[in-house]
Amino acid sequence: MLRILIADDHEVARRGIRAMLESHPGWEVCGEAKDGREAVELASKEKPDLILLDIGMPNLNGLEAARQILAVSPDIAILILTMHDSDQVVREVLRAGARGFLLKSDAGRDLVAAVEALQLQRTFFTTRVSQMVLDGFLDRDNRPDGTERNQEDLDDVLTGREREVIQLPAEGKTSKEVAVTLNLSVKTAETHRTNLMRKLGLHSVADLTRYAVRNGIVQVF
Amino acid sequence: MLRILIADDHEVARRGIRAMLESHPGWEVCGEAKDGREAVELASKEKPDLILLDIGMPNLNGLEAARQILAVSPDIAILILTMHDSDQVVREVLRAGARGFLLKSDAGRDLVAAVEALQLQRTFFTTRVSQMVLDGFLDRDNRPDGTERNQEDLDDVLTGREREVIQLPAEGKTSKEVAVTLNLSVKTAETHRTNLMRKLGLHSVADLTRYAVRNGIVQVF
DNA sequence: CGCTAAATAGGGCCTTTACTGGATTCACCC
DNA sequence: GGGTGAATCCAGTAAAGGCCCTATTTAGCG
Repeated sequence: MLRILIADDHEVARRGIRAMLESHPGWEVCGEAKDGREAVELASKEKPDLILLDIGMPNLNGLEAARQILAVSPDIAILILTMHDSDQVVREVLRAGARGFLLKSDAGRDLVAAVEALQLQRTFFTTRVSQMVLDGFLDRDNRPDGTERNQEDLDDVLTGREREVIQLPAEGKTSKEVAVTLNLSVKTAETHRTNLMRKLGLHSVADLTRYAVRNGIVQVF
Repeated sequence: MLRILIADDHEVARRGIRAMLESHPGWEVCGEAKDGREAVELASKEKPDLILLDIGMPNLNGLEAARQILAVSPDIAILILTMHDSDQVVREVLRAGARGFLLKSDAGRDLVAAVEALQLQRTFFTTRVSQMVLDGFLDRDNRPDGTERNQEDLDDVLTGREREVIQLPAEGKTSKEVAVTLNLSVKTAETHRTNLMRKLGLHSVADLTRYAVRNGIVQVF
């Protein structure tokens, strides 16, 4: 019997998740938490095999909860379930030690598969998490010792110039204007733009703009 | 029997809502929509008594869906279910003609009460929606003289079709894709886009995207 | 009945994007 | 000292965007 703990601040979400999990034989929901602190408490009390953690919770967010839970019980499988999939978030999720990452928009399709994967000691990541970003992260971070990494949040994928360039198209600047701003040839500006878009899996100005807003690179207001 | 339609882009949310509603005698969930466009279609097909509408949905957001549904079927009770409760959003919800407004964080506690209220032809608003905001809104809009409203939330400048179109390029759709989505010729989609951009003083996809984000027309996350 | 707004559709023109290939220089590092 | 990553630049192409027009049909209103 796989014992599962659910942590989400929305009761409707907990109900939906519970319904999906309990229709699967061999799985049992052994508790529900409405914030991270409850999740940490319940985790040490119930010792579940797996915890489904929403990130955006009051009092203690899911990431910090995951870190605390794993510090005490490193064998508990943690599946992060969230609305947001910014690179920042993905990286922090992996760094916190979660074994799975699932977008709520994909949960209907993939929740069962994700839990199954973690049950088999595998990992599971929402398809929308670009494999390139993931590879880049894992290459750098899977050292067996705990070599210290100061925060390189979304900075380790993009080069300095790319981080400098990304903001400008998101502000409405054309590549020509970017070139003028940075004293570059138009072709160089275009190259940086193409490269950063490929790295981040973006395919249009709208994608790029939403990405920049999501990561606080440009202000909307 | 109260027949209810659920519209939310997350399957877990739909499941949770369905579970909570179906445990109530006399209520029946007659359909689920995963975006606003599906909700509009299902509403005219199923003619439910009540529709639960999430705001942040792709293709057609919940507010615009509410307007379209009420234009055809003014007797359907609409309960808006959303994450955020900014004054702006509340105002637009009321203007769209919804009879209820429920924060997702309160849904676990208040969903049943909200549906019951709407069933009795009453309104329901999340407690966190301050009465002041509500009063302010009603004061301003129920003024017999036409004292000007400082900000006309842009519903007044854009036509219905334009409000429908603006979301799609901001989600990364090309005009060709917009045309397919709305069953229009590419030229018509371009015309609507050109017109709304001129009206709003926007000059690029990035401008349009930031505008849409700022006004809650598209979600960043 | 005409007036107007809205939605539909198209022509044309030039710019910009997204993406494909390259290439050179430079600094840093093992 | 050779390798690597970063930054710079270029040629070219198919698609899309931005903007200028005109035009028809439909619906509502005074």
